[in-house]
Amino acid sequence: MSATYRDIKAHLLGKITQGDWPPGSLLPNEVEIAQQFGCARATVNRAMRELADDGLIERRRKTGSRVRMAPVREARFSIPIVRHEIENQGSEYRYSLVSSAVTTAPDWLRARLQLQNNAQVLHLVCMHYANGLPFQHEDRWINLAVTPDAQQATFTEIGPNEWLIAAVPYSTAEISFQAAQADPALAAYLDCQQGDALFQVERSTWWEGRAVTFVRMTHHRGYRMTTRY
Amino acid sequence: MSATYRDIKAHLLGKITQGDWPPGSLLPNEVEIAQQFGCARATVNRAMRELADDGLIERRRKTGSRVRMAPVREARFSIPIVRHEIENQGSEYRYSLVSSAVTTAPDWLRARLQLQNNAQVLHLVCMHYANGLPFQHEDRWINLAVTPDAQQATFTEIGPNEWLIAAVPYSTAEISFQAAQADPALAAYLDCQQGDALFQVERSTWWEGRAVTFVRMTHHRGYRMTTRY
DNA sequence: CAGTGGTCTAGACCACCAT
DNA sequence: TGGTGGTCTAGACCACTGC
Repeated sequence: MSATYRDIKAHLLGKITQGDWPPGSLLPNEVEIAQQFGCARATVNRAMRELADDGLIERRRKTGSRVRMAPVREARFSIPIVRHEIENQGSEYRYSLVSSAVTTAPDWLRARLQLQNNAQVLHLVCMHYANGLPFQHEDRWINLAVTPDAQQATFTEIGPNEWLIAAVPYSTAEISFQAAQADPALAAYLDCQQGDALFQVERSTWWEGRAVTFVRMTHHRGYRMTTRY
Repeated sequence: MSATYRDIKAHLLGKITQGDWPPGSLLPNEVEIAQQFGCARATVNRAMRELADDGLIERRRKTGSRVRMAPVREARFSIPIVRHEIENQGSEYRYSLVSSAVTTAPDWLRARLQLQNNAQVLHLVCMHYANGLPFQHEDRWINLAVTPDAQQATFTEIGPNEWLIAAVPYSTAEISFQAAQADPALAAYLDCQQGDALFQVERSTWWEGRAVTFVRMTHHRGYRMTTRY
């Protein structure tokens, strides 16, 4: 049996990570590698294409494939549903709706989501608890022009995040992370001192070019978001 | 000319995002789609494999391909070199080495990087400025057992991050994000009030199973990290 | 123009796994 | 045990790009 694309990928990766092929150096072309491994060029192509997707090499027609000078370091974070995040760490999840109101979108939200004047939005405030302790405060705005059904949902049992994932499953989003100081209200919700540093995530979600929702999630004091890459 | 894998991928993606194939539903198998488009099965395979890589569908032998119930939303952050981050926003970059010392690794660092007793490390503190304003405070520890050359480098002109990328280009890392309160020293370096909420990134880097470096980067007040997905 | 990667084909065999 | 995806092949043509 001849080499698989995984064998070839592993071989090339080893040459790169162990410094045999330093940044900027030229790799052999597909035909040469195929001959060396006694396999078809398509097999080598898949291995090299995955290395390019992983950010390790750059490929150009005519000039061949080079090891990237500055490896593209991409960290990938899975964006979990908060209930799953809590349950996966072995804690008991509890959800609570704090307030719910239909209003006209405030100016800052209209600008952020490119909404029309007088756009109607549903404003929700919720809390998520892990083993009875405050875990995340959720401040959410839903564009009723895109998901009018949201006005009928009560959100007393299931959170708006899970409801929206079911209603508008495949959307695009912009997400941002920042640090914020606890104001008196957040301090009370999250059981911390006023002025404490809290980890905040904001997300705007779009579907077919229209804004669906904006949410600001503030986590309990000491929360860390971690990943490997 | 028959369909390309991009055509097919776009077609399938449209069916999913527009709700024609709701979460959990079964997609046609590869042979059916190939007949429908009048192309080879390998072409359909590539389109569907990419949709699976993107987290939109789940593929299993015998049972076929289904739209994922909860789309795997993965946000990807490129981890830039701070100099590039500053230059890309059109600001002038300035770097400054605050302190440099060779010491025995403290206990917390030994535990974190799984170092031996009495491991020697280089401890660096640096500042990065954008247009003369504090941008990022860098507190770095380098394992001299893996990169002894670091002891000869002066780090007065180029920062340790860029030096390490050249010395150990392809490594793996664990990264975490959190909010922290400015202590008196950080407040002075970053020109903010003591107690201000600051966005902090910590990263441990490994090469061939050995710890290379640990770094804690604290950003100026108001810093946000943003991406789309 | 010539060298490289990008993609497609028609076919083949195999690995997995629900029934 | 049969249906599905996973992978490989040998060949072909095309697209891009540096010379």
